[in-house]
Amino acid sequence: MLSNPPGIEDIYPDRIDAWDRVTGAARDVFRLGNYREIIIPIMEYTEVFSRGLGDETDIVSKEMFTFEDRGGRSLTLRPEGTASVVRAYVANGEYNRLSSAKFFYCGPMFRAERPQKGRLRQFNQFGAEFFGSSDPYYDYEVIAMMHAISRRVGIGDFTLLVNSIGCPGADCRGEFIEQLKRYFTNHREALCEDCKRRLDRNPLRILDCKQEGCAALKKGSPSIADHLCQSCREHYTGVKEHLDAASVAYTEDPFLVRGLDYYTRTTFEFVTDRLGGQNAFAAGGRYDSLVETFGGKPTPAVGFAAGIERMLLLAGDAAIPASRLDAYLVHGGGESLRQATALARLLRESGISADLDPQGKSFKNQFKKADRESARFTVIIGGDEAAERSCTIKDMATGSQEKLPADECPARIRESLTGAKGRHGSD
RNA sequence: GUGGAUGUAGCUCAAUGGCAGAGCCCUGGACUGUGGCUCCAGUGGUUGCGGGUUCGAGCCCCGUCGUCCACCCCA
Repeated sequence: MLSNPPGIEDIYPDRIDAWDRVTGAARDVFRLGNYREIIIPIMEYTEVFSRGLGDETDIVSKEMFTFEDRGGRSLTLRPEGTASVVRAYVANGEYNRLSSAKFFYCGPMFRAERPQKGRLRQFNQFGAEFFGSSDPYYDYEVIAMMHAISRRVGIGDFTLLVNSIGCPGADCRGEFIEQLKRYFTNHREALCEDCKRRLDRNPLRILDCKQEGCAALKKGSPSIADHLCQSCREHYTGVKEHLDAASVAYTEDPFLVRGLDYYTRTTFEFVTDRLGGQNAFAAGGRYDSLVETFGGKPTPAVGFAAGIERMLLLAGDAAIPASRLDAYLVHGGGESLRQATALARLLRESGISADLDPQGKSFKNQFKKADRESARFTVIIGGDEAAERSCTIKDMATGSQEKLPADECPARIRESLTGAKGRHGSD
């Protein structure tokens, strides 16, 4: 028997209701915020990610599915969405000539990691990106959207971490990184091997290290909060004021630096302790220079992405719909099957979901199937009904039956369906 | 990439080195044109795969593949 590659899974119909609840909540919230969907490719030239995310990041250096096309060009299955959205934004004059643009996306991402709880090789994300303003309002807006989506799907016990990592300017992160380097160089021997390497290439990432020795050193290290330039400090304050005004609770975490190189100023994460070794189910931040990196004109931007499978692990179980099929047709074979088939077509054309089993053996057998499919009604066309072109509608919840002419069936079911809407699952 | 667990029926799991089992599911019957509840019966297995030890292996040993969990990293 053939199996799936590790960390790549099928999503069976049983999970789709919960799945749609998460993606549906995201789509609703995005629509309310005037964000519009963009469908970006599943693979890109490798350069899009290496240049966009940074060569030294773990994702680019060891977690991408990369291969050559037949012409020898290097392609990569997207490990995240932002780089592609930015590339698409820059490529399209219709959009990047606007003073601002709002996008959201939803789909699978790929990372060559070892699978575990909440971590897959093919996993799904939705995310939103805003282009065109450095106003802290937009940092707040994307955070507030993710906050609202979490609430809608029933995730309540999360913590929102926020931080500002400043801008690359000499009087801001530049100076801070110099001080960080000096501090950690003095304590070089206590650092883990990875962090010794980070010291030269990306000292900021040391703050993100969870090794005991490195984590202990963080306490005495210089804090980014003390080194923000005036405009970055004002920006950060602005973001927090917006969050306060909207009563979005957050915790400041001066060590939140994120794993991708493109972030500037605001970074944030939605974290929980219910995901095993993982803790974030959504994260994002501002990336004011990424559009330029892709050859566009300087355009500040901010966005986030959320892991759908992770949210599914966290979301409370919603009530299962009382019925998912409107009508199941029970027939007695021969002419009554022919009439049932015709009635099923009629029902479907009227927007009523209908199913039947042409091989249906006994009535008992067919009723069992109706029950298993959670049918709201069964429609019986046996020998008696077939002879007089009628049908018997049975309400599966109450057990009551009603016989009527077959052509009145769709209207009758439609009527009960809308009338009974509020009663679904009441007993 | 590193480490630890684990793999038996469709599912959840039993079985001291000695006849491969239970519950649920599924199929049928009690109820011949009426589901759920109950009762009865039945189907279902190369014990992941390949070697080895043994009179005898689901169990012990070696290898391999898969899965889970953790490190790491991240959504």
